[in-house]
Amino acid sequence: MAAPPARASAVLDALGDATRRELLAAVGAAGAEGATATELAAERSISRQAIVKHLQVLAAAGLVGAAKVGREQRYRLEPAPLADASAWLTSVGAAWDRRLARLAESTSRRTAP
Amino acid sequence: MAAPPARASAVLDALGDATRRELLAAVGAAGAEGATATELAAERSISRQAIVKHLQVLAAAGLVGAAKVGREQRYRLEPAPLADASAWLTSVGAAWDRRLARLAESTSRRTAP
DNA sequence: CCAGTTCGCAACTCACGGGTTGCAGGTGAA
DNA sequence: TTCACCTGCAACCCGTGAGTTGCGAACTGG
Repeated sequence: MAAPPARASAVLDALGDATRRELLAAVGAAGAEGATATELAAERSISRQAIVKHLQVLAAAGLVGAAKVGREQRYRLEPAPLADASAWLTSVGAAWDRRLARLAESTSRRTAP
Repeated sequence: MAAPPARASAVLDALGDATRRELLAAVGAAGAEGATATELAAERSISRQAIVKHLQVLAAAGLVGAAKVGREQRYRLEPAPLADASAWLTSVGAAWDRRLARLAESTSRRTAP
């Protein structure tokens, strides 16, 4: 469990950037219809190309999917990988809690100071 | 909910690096006694100073705590902020699911629950 | 006291990723 | 058809952060 699984790793790498986090939330807020890069760029102060790059990173991590509608490329949220990353986070915390419990038990019969 | 809360943001920024993820897991695996930077560096192929920097980043995010024991500086896992990040991840997925549910309801009114 | 660790600070290098700009190619609508 | 719009590709700039190295200070044990 030392190293997170590949899927979770990719998600955490992708979400390591603040712009990407906000972008992911925006795509999610766009609902099932999704959002285009130009739409997202209009509401922000960065160029469309920068948004496209971020969306490609999110897509590589499996967090967004792209579909061509007419001449538009609409991105929609793909929430499944989020669960993997979340699971790893909680697993680290859970392992810690388990260790604490074992420690408490072992020290209970040997009072130190 | 568009922007993740500051605490979760800091955690995700810190965990955006693979070395830091592995380091966090190692510190967690060290248990309540914690681990020193030199110990962690001995098992890895990077310098002690690099490890120290990573631990400082993790500490800034509240993910590890430092305590001086003799002349050693031992780092231990601080699992609380992990929950914040995990909560944000699941909240994004949950918001998506809610939107899907509302969409399904509005498109087909006669669907049984 | 002296030697051996171990830590912390600071300066430095360097690759990488976020961002921009320019341009060509399709595609929908008038 | 023609025009306007949206997209994709490529080249480029530049800041930042990951990593190294060197050194002085502080603590520990013989």
